[in-house]
Amino acid sequence: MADQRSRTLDGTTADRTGTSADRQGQEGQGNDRQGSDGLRSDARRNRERILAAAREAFDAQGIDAPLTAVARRAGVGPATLYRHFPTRAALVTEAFRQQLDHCHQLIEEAVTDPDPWRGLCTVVHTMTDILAVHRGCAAAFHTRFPGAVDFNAERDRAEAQLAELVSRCRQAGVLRADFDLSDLSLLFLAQHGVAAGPPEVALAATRRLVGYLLQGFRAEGAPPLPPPAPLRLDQVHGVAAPD
Amino acid sequence: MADQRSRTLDGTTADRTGTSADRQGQEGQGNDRQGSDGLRSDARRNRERILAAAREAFDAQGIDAPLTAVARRAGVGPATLYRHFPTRAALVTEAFRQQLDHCHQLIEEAVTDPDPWRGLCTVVHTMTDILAVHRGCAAAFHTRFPGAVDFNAERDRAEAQLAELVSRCRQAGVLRADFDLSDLSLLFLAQHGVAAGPPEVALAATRRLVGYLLQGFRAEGAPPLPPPAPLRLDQVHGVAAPD
DNA sequence: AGCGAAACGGACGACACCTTCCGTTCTCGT
DNA sequence: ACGAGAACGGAAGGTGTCGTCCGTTTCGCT
Repeated sequence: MADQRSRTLDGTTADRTGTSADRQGQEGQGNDRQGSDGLRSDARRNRERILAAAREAFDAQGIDAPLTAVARRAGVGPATLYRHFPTRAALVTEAFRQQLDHCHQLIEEAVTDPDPWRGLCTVVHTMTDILAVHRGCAAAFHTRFPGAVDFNAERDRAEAQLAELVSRCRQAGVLRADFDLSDLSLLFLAQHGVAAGPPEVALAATRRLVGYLLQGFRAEGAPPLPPPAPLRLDQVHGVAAPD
Repeated sequence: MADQRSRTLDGTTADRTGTSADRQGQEGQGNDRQGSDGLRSDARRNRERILAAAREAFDAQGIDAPLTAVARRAGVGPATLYRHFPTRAALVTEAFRQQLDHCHQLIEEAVTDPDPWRGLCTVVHTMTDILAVHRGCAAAFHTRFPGAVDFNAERDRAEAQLAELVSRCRQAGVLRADFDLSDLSLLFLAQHGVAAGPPEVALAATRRLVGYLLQGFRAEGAPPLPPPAPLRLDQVHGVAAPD
């Protein structure tokens, strides 16, 4: 990547509206005049306000909430919002990066759990609880943005780790033989369908549904019924892609 | 097997275009000169064209497809569409009345099945298949329109019949003891979440999910895990109600 | 054929949201 | 304190959908 100085604003994202990786890293070279992230104090304050407002608005009104409303809620003008986040995808991604990072961390931990089934259950329960309560986060989770390469990369990584976890579960014999990795995606999508109501309802519905499904995934009773052919993962991706 | 009663329904439903069919208050003059539905031939033709176009558009673009697009697809002007269907709800309701009637008929038959479990499975499988393929129909199914009294009444009736069926299943001991009627709604909502993709994918995902869930509903293995408290039905209704 | 009324559809105003322009305000290093 | 320029936000242009008005066309009865 070329030099990413916040030089030309029309170049927009040049001032790193994106990645989370560099916190106190290497950007001190050229100008450390302002904060460690190279933003002026008022800019940084507005950025946080916008993100908080976006979380509220997206959770309340869905991921399609008008950006004007987000800006108003944040107490900034529309232009400021667009300056920080040139696209809706950028805003959504950043707004829920914390929760999504949390999810990824969960997966990271679960994959090292000596009891793979416990690890899997923990991941699923925790993640679905989060998704149930934060509608916007759920939308971000289920939406695959064409441009956001790093975001998608994280997703793929998480998926690979889940695959590893599932594989270990199957080896341990706790998952039914015909379980497929895509069944996990199925679970998350199903949860999404069940979580359309107000948060409390969404949470209750989610927990009951997940209870049924995790039960169904177990080898234990592994009774007759074989569900039809599993989906391919790429079929289940990006089902709610914008545009 | 099913007699073809549903065929007669699409003809009988054309009595009223909607709740506010009174334009000029010129009723009561008893002019039944035109067809039995009181519509002129071109009006009836356009009405059918609009309904067909609506089904296509709603299935393809979702229930929020612009009405202008529906009108264009039908080859009529926007005014004609609004004249026949004053609100979006009226159009959606009429467009999918046939499929919804089919669903109701299915339930009607299943409730008399001597084997209640088979009846329940048939209903669930058939309905979810329909909902998977017809996105607009699914939206109509999951949306509770404030004004459409008759439509909601049918829904309630179907629900009561399903309750009866479930009750018989539980008495027969084929449903786990802690099964709740709302779990059926849960299933339909979950299916909705899984069916966002293209039809083939939606169908495959639906069938697999329903396989898992019906399996989970059975008393047979009825293994340890008790899902959390069930939802109240009214909580699960109208989750996607339009403004 | 002719007439009255029903039905049609192009066009229009209203509205919400998106996105950018540009003059103004504020920050930060000197 | 001061100046350069980064950042701000009001306002305006653009787009798409809604819902309706009104002159024109088509139907069906006599």
